[in-house]
Amino acid sequence: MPDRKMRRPSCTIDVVLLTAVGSQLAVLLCRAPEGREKWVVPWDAQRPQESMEAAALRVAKSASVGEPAWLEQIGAFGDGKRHPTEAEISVAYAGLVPMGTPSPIGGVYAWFTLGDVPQLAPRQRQVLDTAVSLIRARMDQSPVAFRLLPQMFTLTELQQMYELLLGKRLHKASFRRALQAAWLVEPTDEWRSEGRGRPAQLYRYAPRKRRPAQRGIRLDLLSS
Amino acid sequence: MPDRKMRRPSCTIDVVLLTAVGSQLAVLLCRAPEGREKWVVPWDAQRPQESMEAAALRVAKSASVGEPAWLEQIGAFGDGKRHPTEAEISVAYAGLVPMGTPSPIGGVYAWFTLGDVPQLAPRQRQVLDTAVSLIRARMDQSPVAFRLLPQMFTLTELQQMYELLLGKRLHKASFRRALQAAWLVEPTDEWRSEGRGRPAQLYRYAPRKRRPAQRGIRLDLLSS
DNA sequence: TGACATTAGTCACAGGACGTGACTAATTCG
DNA sequence: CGAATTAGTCACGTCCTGTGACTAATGTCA
Repeated sequence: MPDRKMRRPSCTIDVVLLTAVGSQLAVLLCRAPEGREKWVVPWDAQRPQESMEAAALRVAKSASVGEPAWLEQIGAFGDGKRHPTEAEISVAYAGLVPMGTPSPIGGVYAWFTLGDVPQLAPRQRQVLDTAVSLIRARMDQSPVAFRLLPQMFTLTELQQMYELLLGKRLHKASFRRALQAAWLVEPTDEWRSEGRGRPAQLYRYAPRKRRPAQRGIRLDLLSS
Repeated sequence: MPDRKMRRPSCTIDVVLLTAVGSQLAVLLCRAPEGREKWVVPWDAQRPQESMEAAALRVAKSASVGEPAWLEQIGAFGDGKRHPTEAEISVAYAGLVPMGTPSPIGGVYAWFTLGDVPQLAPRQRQVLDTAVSLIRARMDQSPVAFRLLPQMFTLTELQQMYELLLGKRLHKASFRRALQAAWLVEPTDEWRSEGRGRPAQLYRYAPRKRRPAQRGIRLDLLSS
């Protein structure tokens, strides 16, 4: 998507699109036109009269995966690490796409699981790492897990998504108890049979108002 | 601090410095040179060869309150809301200063409690609001409260700082129990008598390693 | 000087939340 | 039909949290 005919941009918009592939997070990269096997985070220059958010949405859509289910700015990057076009600063966005969204055709874009990401420019590597950290941190404040799932899902799928994001296994009973207390999902009438075993009921994301309880002080969560 | 002789900057660095005044948060504003009673968030253009972080630190120091105890980027702003110099985008930073730090002399800078902030340019108002939200959100992940206190403090002062940031009252016993479990402070040999009543022991911030326990799923903290 | 107000600091109990293992239910496969 | 597999629930013990009441140490004032 980079348009080389424009004047050297003062500021580029980088968009890190994440999804879930199997039991891992994956990022959408774009094949760089020059290098034969070089990949970059999708980006473009901000256009006149265009807000940064609109530019990020445009970059995300141009990857032809539809609108991202979530999009948030993660900050401005500009120290040392060079951007491909040597723009002074990059404003980066993180976006989430439901799992199962097909990889765009044409071979220009491809999903890479986080363990298999090819070498990137230093600044783009930093942007990617920040995006992943942000998603993991947002989990407690925003229904991030649901943005990575299709509209209807089984509770086991939801639990696996949380395990993926948290990086640890959860106990089934604990997870469901907490889910019930949070009033985040409601059951549908549909069931899905996944080969062998009892069929699972499908749920949808349907948050309800709840008392602003928020008990607990939990200073022990402090990390540093 | 804005230097008008430079070329129109493509990107400005805005710094929101916060402290505690009484039982409220306060922000440091700078008197605008033109308007008689207009105030702005301290800012300056990024200089060549200077990282954004360095520029933010320079702006903070130039307010002559010493180094901030904490400084973090809160994002890039540029939609609609005009910056005073009409720069296309502003990269904003939030900083914390220990309470009791004197207001810089000269009348150029002044502390405003959050309820008394004068009218600001829309974008600067947005930056300020975002900074305050960020500080409140960071509380659970970073020892923000200690950055607002002097090096030595009583546990009642620490509790009041948490109450200020959380916006709600805490029970003394609960707060101290959680504090003990978190291994964040250690007592000193000094005591302080605050007029009437039993003297309070002084503590200092001294975090210790603790097991990465982090029990609990707590989906109920989701806000939306 | 002695009672009282004021602030610091601790204790213990009740109720709720969490980790855990074991249980029942419904389906496929042989 | 029985074994294997996955979904879903229950109950118990342990730990955490909210809460009120308690002791401790100082200043104030009659």
